[in-house]
Amino acid sequence: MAKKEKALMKRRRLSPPVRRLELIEAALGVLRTRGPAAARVEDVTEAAGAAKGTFYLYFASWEDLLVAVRAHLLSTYVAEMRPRFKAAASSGWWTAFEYECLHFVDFVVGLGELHKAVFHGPIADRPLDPAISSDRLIAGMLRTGIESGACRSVEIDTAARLVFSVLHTTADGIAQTGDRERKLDSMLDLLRAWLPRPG
Amino acid sequence: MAKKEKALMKRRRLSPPVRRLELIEAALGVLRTRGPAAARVEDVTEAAGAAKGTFYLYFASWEDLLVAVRAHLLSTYVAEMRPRFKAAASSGWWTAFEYECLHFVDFVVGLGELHKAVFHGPIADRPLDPAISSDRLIAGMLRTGIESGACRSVEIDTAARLVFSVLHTTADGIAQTGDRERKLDSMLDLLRAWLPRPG
Amino acid sequence: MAKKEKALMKRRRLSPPVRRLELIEAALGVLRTRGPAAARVEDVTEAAGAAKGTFYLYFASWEDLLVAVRAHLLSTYVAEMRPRFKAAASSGWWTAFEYECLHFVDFVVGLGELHKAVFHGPIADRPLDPAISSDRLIAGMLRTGIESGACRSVEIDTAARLVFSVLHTTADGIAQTGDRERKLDSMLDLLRAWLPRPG
Amino acid sequence: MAKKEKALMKRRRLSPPVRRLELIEAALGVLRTRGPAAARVEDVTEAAGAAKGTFYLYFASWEDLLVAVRAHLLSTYVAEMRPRFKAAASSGWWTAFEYECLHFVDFVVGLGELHKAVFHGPIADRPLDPAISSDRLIAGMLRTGIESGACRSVEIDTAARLVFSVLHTTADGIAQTGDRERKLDSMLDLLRAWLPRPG
DNA sequence: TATGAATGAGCCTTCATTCAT
DNA sequence: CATGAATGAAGGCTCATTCAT
Repeated sequence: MAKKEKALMKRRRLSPPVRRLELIEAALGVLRTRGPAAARVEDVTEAAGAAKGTFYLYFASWEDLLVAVRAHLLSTYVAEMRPRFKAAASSGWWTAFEYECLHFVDFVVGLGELHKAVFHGPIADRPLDPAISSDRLIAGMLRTGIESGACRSVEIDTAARLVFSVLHTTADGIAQTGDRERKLDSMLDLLRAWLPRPG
Repeated sequence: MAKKEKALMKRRRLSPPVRRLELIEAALGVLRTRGPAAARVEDVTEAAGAAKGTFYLYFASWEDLLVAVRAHLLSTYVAEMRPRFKAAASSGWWTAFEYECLHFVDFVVGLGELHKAVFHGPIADRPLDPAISSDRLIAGMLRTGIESGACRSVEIDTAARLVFSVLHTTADGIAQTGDRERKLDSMLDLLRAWLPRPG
Repeated sequence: MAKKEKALMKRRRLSPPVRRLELIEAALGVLRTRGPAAARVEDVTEAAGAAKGTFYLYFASWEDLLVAVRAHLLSTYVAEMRPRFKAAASSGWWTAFEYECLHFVDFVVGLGELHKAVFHGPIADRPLDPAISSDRLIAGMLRTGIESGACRSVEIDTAARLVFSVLHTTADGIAQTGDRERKLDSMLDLLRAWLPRPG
Repeated sequence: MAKKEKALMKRRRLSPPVRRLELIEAALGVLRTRGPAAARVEDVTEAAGAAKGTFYLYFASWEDLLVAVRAHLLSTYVAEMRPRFKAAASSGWWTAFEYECLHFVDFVVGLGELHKAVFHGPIADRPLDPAISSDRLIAGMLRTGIESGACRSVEIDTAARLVFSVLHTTADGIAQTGDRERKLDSMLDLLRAWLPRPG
């Protein structure tokens, strides 16, 4: 939303949840476009068609916005991933698991600059609602796999972090230098050597 | 070095390499203590017993300092790691490789806050002298292993990045929540399942 | 407005045109008082009873302020000069022209240090809105004179610059060493020998 | 003189007048090249093949250098102009005068950016050795002309300033927008209408 | 006389956050 | 709820000048 358009706009009175969501979605765009280092509060409100002060009616600080953006992003992802995996796993855990891994890599690649804002940056240490934590998600998949006998019996929580890191590194690499196929092959090579129950 | 002490100090004229090193070492301390986000140019010069302007005789910008810190850190590490691995690998590649992995994890854990400043942060994308790049180092070890037949024939560059990421994640986890033994076990479990030549 | 007073002041919310004008007028005072070389952004905002940051809501840089000050000064001058000359010229071009020349000299003398800031200094090369350019004004007067036959047929644009320079030099001289009458006499002597149509 | 060359140079012990002149001449080049606003002490010493501190052995401050540069420039000019005019004036004052005016315009045009540094800028108000003052020079010429009856009897000092200003303005105009012939014509038109004794 | 490392005051500019309307 | 003008702390960087060698 450019400034010219804004100048023509009236004061828009929206219900709080709607306004909040508009700000978050505007932030998604701004963080992608300008990058997390250059993004400013005013960029977000401008993109959302709101006044600068309005920001602070919905978020106590810039970091709080980032937390909300992260939550929005992950909960959206989880909402579609969870039922999809559940359905697929019933007919073959490993296939379903691999599929989700590939899917997650694509998701992270698609985030572009955004992923720095939510996975690194100032909120990297802030606790994440377990319901949408990537680690927990992966841990859940591993647990299913171990219980069904399709996966080796690994230390679930630690392994989940390692899986996450492997997926994440693969995504970063693809985003930086491309060469998607080779990187995915290496990743799958690792996962297949490491996780499936032998035999 | 507090400001009060500074007021009492004479002008210290040092040779450029020495002054530069003092600034880098002061930066190591400051980045650890205040964290990479809060550290400022003046913190570094104060800690180094130098005037603010002196900083800019040696570094064109804050980011340039970070690059120098990174180079200092890695080249120091590499200088001792390379001969050590070379010697150890001759009597058993896998043992030597595992040892270096564990050693590197400890190194990263020891960096504490510093590792954010040099591995993430604004210089994350800046090219690194290949001679001291962690990826290249690991790639070198893998190559030796593959050539000697001790390691599976993996895609070296991609695998090196994955190894690095696994070590790094393990170190981060230990730094955050402790539980060193369990995390190292998981890491080794992964590496042993993935890399050694079967049989 | 001293800092102590400022501390007691409330936040003054003004409409942008008003605040902008207050800043410009504060700048007029500061440039006169401290001189163009020593004047700083903070002097202006302090004199205007505003916070330092407010400056940058209205001017992108110090030079932009100078441009605005120049425009303010000249357009104010032009607004009263133009109708005055028009009226006077109808009953006698040369008398009207001489009067405006004398008037302009007094105006420049009255600027004091200010004239360095707007006529020399870093914005000397910046283009000026032709509607308020001194050269254009003078050229306009000359054109009227030539058309009415009261003035010799000179190269208008070039002559206008020379007239301006003569007025300006006279003003500078008066500002520096006084002796107003003698300098004005010399100036008029030059103009009378040069411009009026002989006979 | 580039830095590389400097690195190869020994400490050069020169007689003070020579070193001083080298600095002044280096300054001439630097002021032309970088412009008076951007020129720095270090640029001058570097161009002169001297160390930064050496500057202050010869000039108390940056402004003092500018004064010295101005004196150098003008005294060089005067040294050749004075005898030339003296010789030419004996056979025809007006022709000699016009010739010197044109010559001076070319001189100022040739100064380029330099003229800002010496005629405007921070030393504009500093007194000038009368022996090399442009105003005095011109006044000298006018006096000769008046005494010989070739020039109208004008107020010498004031008129000299006006002549200087007219020459200077013409030079500035040529430097900025070219069109040399037309501007010189206008200038001569003014001078011829103003100064020669009628008849 | 010469060097060049060191100093530190000074200034601009940004931008998260506040608050009068 | 909304606005957007105002704030001011913060910090990067420059460069004339000094001084230990």
